[in-house]
Amino acid sequence: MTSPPRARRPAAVSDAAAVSDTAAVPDDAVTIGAGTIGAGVPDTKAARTRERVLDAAAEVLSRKGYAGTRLAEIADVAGVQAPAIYYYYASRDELIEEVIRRGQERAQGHVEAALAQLPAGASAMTKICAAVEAHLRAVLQLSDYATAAVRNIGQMPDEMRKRLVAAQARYGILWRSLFEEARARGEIDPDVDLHAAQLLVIGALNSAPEWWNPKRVPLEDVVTTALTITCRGLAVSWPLPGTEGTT
Amino acid sequence: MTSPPRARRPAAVSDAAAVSDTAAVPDDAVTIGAGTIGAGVPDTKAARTRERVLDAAAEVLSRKGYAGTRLAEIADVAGVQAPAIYYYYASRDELIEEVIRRGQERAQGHVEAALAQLPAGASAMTKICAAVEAHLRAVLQLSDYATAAVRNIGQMPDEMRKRLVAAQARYGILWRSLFEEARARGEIDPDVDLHAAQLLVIGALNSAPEWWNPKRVPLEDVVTTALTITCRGLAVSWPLPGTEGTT
DNA sequence: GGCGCTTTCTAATCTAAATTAGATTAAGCA
DNA sequence: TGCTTAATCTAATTTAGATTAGAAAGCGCC
Repeated sequence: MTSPPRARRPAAVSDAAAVSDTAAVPDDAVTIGAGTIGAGVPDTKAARTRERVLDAAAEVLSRKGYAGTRLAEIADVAGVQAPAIYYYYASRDELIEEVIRRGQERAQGHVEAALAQLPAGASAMTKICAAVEAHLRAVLQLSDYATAAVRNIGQMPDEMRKRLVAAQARYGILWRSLFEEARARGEIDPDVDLHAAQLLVIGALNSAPEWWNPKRVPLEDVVTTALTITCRGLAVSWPLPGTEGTT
Repeated sequence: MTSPPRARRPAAVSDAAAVSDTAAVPDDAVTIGAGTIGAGVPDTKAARTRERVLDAAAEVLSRKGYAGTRLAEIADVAGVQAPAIYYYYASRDELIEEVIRRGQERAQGHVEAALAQLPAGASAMTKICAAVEAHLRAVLQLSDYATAAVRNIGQMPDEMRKRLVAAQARYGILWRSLFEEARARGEIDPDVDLHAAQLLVIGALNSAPEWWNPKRVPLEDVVTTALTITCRGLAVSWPLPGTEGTT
């Protein structure tokens, strides 16, 4: 498919980053808002335009979904004509894939940074709480990239999804290890299935961008609520309800 | 554009049902699996084909998402040529909208039925548990309709979404009233924001179809896990046996 | 004060998919 | 058995949107 991708295309700054999975976005590159120029990216006009297109794509993608995303709309948001996009990206899919990949990297980087700040002896449940909070803040605050990632895996062409899911494996493993550590230390209720619990929790967090409205519930309240529910829900210290109503 | 929608189109059986919101799907119509012919639908060949097309649409929609859904694929799954769909539905969007509407109705009907079976004096938290279980079972077992509904609101054309969200209002109110009752009775932790909690819980449940794999975690384990986490996560503590209704 | 590179534009082209037209087959029924 | 309506098909038509071609505009540099 990838015949020499157009002589005129400039060395795409993040072709490398898009493939490498060792180079997580450095902490200082994780910021709130729109254009985050990663470390090492030359700040030329072209690089900025490229970034602007990427930001626009993230915005549209998070709003319209994979198949509903139009290049024309992206171009419009970026303040450019549609064909200009091809100067930076070989195809619509390449652009979209980079957005999602970056979203994943950012969320993961944010969570890892939060975990790294915990004191050495933190309990497993404390770590889970920190991860929950960081992930939630990532999808709610960290620009549209994380949202785009979260809302669109699952509706993309198989090939692309496969690659993206593979790229995300490390993040899944991170979460799993948190849960396994908690279970090993007896901090998680024996009735909960670890895998189901992990995905339910992440699912709850990922749903937040769909409904959260800062005017209705302040961010901090959402965070508190999520922390309260998930961490207490997982923990072992409360008795289960009787069999009432649960058949 | 909606000039008389084609003389030849037969009286679409559920044109009425698709609009009425009083006529919730009757309990006996809520079944597991594919084609559920609602009460009062004549069982003619045409009605069956129409239903088959609807089922196919639900299946494709739940898998590919709104914009990724192709009439050709629906037709293929239904064992029919694409244009035949227009004999039953005026447009792609009309078909899709009916799928989602039915999905909403089914989930809601399922939850309401579960609540109706609870003993009169059930605690508010017991009701929430019942609703959680019923909703989860609906999205995991109740054919593709509920899944299609859950996964696609949020990516459809604005007009359509508006209508569907409006149609769903009653369901939202049902949940809210459950949460409000629990709070009024002091059964919910004062730290949790009611609105955020409600949507986090529903978000967690709605995420299940994205990842659940019956081979990996049995359905019953998912249900148990969800119940454990959500109900204990919300509760301030569990009412002791026998204290229900003594508020 | 023109030259070549970079960046972006306008104006096609190409393609997939919804929708329509009209023909064709199946089914009840006089 | 022929006639009318129902149900479905095949073969256009249309449209939206990605992609390509190739021209122009900006810009550093001699």
